[in-house]
Amino acid sequence: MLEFAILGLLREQPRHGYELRRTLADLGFWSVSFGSLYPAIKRLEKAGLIAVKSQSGRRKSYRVTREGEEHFAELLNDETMANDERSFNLRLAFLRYLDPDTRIDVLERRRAHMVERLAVARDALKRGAERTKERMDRYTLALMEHGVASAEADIAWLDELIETERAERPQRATRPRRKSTRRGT
Amino acid sequence: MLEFAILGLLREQPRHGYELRRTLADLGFWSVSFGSLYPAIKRLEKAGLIAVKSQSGRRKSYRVTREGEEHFAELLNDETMANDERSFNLRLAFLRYLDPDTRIDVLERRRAHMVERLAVARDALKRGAERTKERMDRYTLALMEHGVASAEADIAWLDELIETERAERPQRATRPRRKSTRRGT
DNA sequence: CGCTTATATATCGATTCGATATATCGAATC
DNA sequence: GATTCGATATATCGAATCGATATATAAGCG
Repeated sequence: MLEFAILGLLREQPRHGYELRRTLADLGFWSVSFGSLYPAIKRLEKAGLIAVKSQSGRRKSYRVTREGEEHFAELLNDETMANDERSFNLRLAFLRYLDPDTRIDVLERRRAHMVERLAVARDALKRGAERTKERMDRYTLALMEHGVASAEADIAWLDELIETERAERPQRATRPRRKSTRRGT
Repeated sequence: MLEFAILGLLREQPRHGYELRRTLADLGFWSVSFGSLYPAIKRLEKAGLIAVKSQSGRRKSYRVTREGEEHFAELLNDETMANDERSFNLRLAFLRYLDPDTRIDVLERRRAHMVERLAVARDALKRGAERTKERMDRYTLALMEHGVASAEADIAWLDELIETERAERPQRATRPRRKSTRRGT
């Protein structure tokens, strides 16, 4: 997750550790802790995925190696990667690096995930509403209603993105039923 | 965080570990890993905040002790606790256990946090829009627009909750300008 | 020069995760 | 009633992450 973010940012341009952190925060992701950041940089360097490009004082700027670019490309469309919001947002921020033909796959997978979440949220809300006076208080109820609304908004947003994507790639828009996406492990 | 959730759920009724996990998932929180759950239970038991109420086989039901209830009450309005979405949602789910006079404080703090996030998101979007053709691609732009919209929706939702709360406690609704909230560290 | 603040890298202990191992129970099958 | 099997339940392990803290360097200022 963090390694993916580092690779993606370094792909744009060389940066040093502190700058990676600042950029992630500026882009609206999260303020990664130093206890995560520097060990992650070391891991990547040790694995040969990034390398020091220049150094002034203790300020080391890193760049992505060829192996790093390959690894990054694999992660970008890895179906087994985490499904949380942050992971998806990161992938979206780097989606331009993914093969245009498979960008829709990433969006569709996220959509499917959100549809499932919505179903769970709706179910909980329904069960809760039935026994409101019992143990489900109004705060929990409000929480669940908001969860449903948020999931719906997210799905609508994804639908827009997918539609835009299809409009630019008519060959898939006319025949979106490519269900046989399986391709071994 | 997890310990807070466990205390809150056990306050409602005794449960065993697996049931705690299931309940958290059903309520729409997260599927906590066993590697987090059972060590957390042990910590709480060791600290005397929870205790085994009954056992059938290896299935141990826990209850909250008096010390546990006190600790839970402290956590409920602890200003230094984490500010992420999950932490707030948990507190909201247990807000009924908090002194009605201070419930608004929790909601207001969350609102302030979201307002700040919105400002950051708006700023990033503005800076990004200025140089769209440069390095900000449409995916990143879409991400930021969505971030702004989500934050706005969250704030509107919180405003509703706060208004409802004030309507039920008119003594604070008439004089909401209690700015002197500082009280040492 | 000496003081403060911002920048930058690094490390520590605790918490959480994901994977995996192990135990128990009930229902189905023989 | 013994056995197998899947669901339930507890436990543990290594790795990733966090929050706090330590330390070094550079920049600004009297």
